[in-house]
Amino acid sequence: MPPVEPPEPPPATASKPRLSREVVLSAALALVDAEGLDALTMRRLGQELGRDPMGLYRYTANRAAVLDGVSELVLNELAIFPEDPDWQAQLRRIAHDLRELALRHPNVVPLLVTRPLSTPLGLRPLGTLRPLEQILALLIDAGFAPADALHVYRAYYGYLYGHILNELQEFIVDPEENEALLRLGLHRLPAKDFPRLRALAPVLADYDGRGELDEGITILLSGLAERLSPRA
Amino acid sequence: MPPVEPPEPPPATASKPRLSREVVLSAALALVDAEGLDALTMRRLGQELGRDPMGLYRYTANRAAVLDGVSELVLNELAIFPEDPDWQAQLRRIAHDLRELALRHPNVVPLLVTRPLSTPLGLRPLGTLRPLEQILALLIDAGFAPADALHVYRAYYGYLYGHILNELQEFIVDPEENEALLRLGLHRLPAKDFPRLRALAPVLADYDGRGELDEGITILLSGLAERLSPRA
DNA sequence: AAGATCTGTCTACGACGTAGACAATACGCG
DNA sequence: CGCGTATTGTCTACGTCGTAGACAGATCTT
Repeated sequence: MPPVEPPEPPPATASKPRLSREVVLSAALALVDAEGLDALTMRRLGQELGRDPMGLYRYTANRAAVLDGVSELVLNELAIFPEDPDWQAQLRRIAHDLRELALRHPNVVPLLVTRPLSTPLGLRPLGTLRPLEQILALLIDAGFAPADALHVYRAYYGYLYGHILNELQEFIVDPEENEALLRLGLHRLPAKDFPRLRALAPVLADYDGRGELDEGITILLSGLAERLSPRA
Repeated sequence: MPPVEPPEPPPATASKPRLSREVVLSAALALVDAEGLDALTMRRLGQELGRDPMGLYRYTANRAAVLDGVSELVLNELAIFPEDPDWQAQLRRIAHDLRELALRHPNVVPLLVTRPLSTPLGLRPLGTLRPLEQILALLIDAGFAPADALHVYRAYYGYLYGHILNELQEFIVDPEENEALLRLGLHRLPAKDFPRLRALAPVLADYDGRGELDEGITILLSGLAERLSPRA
């Protein structure tokens, strides 16, 4: 009989390089990106790190805090340069960056959108408030009165989030089956009740998200600049 | 010794008027409105109806289907008149109606926003596709080419959803404590990192959601009408 | 080296979604 | 009216979840 194996059967991937909040959160993000929000359970996350699930509680208060941390982590990927004097160009670039960020982490988007709904502004993870603060800085530095800056921000961010949600809703993961699945799905709709939607199948199939966002931003920025201008 | 009580100790509220999909779903909606999404568990819903939780599965496939049903129920409250020749007025009214609907059912909003993200267009509950179809009808009847109608729809609905999310994020339930809580929350923010946000506390406190939505819609509609016009 | 603090592990509990077997009821048809 | 069939309601049970609390090992301070 062979001697008892030392308890080293764990998932092969990585031994134990000391835990930390950052390690936990980025494992969480990786898991969400790879398998979706539902896969992010404390037990699974522990397993992914080769650790006892309870150990995670040394670094995060509870599961909700992990979700907040993931939101924060993702939003930190967004760069904003509040000193840029060309506020319109800056807002346009941020919009495209955020859109791409969302496409890169589609499973995180529900988090970004949903969690603030249940947390009053002042109690949110600071990382998620940074974009707000920086965009306000951008606008105020560009000459907007603070209250106007807030209005511009709201219209801008509102449209931006709306667009991203819209685009992601029509987004289907597997680009191969994209068209097939789409048509298949649409075909299921009763022809009598949804004639226009069904007729639009081909157009739906090629959605130029980037282009539509850009157009929308153009409309919005020029409209906003018309009624609220810097240094007025 | 008194005779054995017939098994009639249940929660006083309503006896047993036969179950149905509609009854189940509206109980679910009531529960969500009253206590939030997390309170909507199969067991709790069964209890609310004075029934065994497993009975619900005769009317809905699983919990996810209940959530879909609730979305559908809420969206059915939205009236759209696709024959209205004044498409801009119609879109504006729908926007305000949807906003009020969202304020009436704030706990359902995450559902409206989130569920389509994980369901391809063609597989969604039909009730949630009705607004899309009807708005397309409205625009096409007004003279837009179908593909243009889709673009208008996307920009419009995107902005609309974005606005609603934005407004709800700043919305705090208890109107009494509203300002206090808000300031309290903001006060927690490090003054060095969030100067503008903190300075805007008073402006944040009175958010005219209706007014901002209306302005945004105006900007968007006029911008859209400029580059895509009906009967072009 | 000794004590204190920090990190990791284990066990256990209550709540959840839901499969599957059964009982009660309602309904169609003679 | 009664009987067989289909529908509706109930119960038990399983596996998974989040996480409280007790404890053990590791690391740091002096």
